[in-house]
Amino acid sequence: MTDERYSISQVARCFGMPVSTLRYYDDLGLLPAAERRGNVRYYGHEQLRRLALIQRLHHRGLVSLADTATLITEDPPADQPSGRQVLIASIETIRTRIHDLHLAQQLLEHLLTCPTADPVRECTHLRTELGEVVDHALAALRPPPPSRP
Amino acid sequence: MTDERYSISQVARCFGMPVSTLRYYDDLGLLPAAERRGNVRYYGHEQLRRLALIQRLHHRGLVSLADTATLITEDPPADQPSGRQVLIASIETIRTRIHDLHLAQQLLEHLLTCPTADPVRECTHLRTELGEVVDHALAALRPPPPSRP
DNA sequence: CTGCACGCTCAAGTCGACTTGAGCGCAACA
DNA sequence: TGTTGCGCTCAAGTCGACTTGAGCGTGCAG
Repeated sequence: MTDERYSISQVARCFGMPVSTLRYYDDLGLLPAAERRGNVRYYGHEQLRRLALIQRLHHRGLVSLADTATLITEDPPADQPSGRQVLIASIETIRTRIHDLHLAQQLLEHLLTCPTADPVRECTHLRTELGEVVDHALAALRPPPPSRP
Repeated sequence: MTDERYSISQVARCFGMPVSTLRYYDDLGLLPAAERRGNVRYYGHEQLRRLALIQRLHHRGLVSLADTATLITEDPPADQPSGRQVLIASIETIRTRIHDLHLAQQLLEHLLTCPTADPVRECTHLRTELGEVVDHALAALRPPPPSRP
């Protein structure tokens, strides 16, 4: 069951992406169409599940297309753990990215609610916080002369 | 105090970014150098704080450079609330982005620990979850003929 | 006085992820 | 018998965010 096939425009429509992207993914070998009847692509359930997987990983550049490809095509030639490495690296990237996003979010929310007229230039809270970042960065500039006894 | 000035290469070094990027930001008017002594840029504390702000917002494409510019140069011509709009939009983007990242993270962590040899194709958990996404997407394809009583 | 390090400008190149356009085939419908 | 709609390929274009390269100026150490 569910051995139905869908045309490229149907898939595009219900996954909310342009036809050109699907063809592009096919060119990359990222999402080959299930079969072709006389040069025309048809997609089956297996392909659609992979497409959902791709979307979830790649959506808005979370994971690059190249890495997504490595992660999901995982045909480990039984010699390199490349898939696993990319996997671990991706998880790490995503973690730090979430962290960065939280910082940015806090900053923006502060800007939104800060009573100061121009929070970017006037707000003391922001000035102090960024000042610390700057001082920390500048510290790298003058490595204190190692005071040897 | 702290009225020191730093050359472009010093700033680049301690903020961990190439000189070219600083010049690029200057070209955009995003981070104008404090002053120029005979065509040479010098950066002061105010500029460095702004740079820290830019980094935090823009780091790895969190917020586009254009939006970052709108957010921080906030010279509201006292007629449009464009800054505030971008602010609210950015916060919203970041929220959904964090959400997407959490989904992707869960998926990757599942791939990492799933006992199935090839989790992408064999794991029933994943198959079911993605199957639901697919079914939901496909539902948009055949809008049930509205049964009017 | 000659290098060298560092600075500058302006134009062009790069990279990832697509999109657009030209030109074509094929099936169905008026 | 068009012509309309959908599909195809292949090459080229686009966009954001930089980077690279050519060519030049300036200050100072040897």
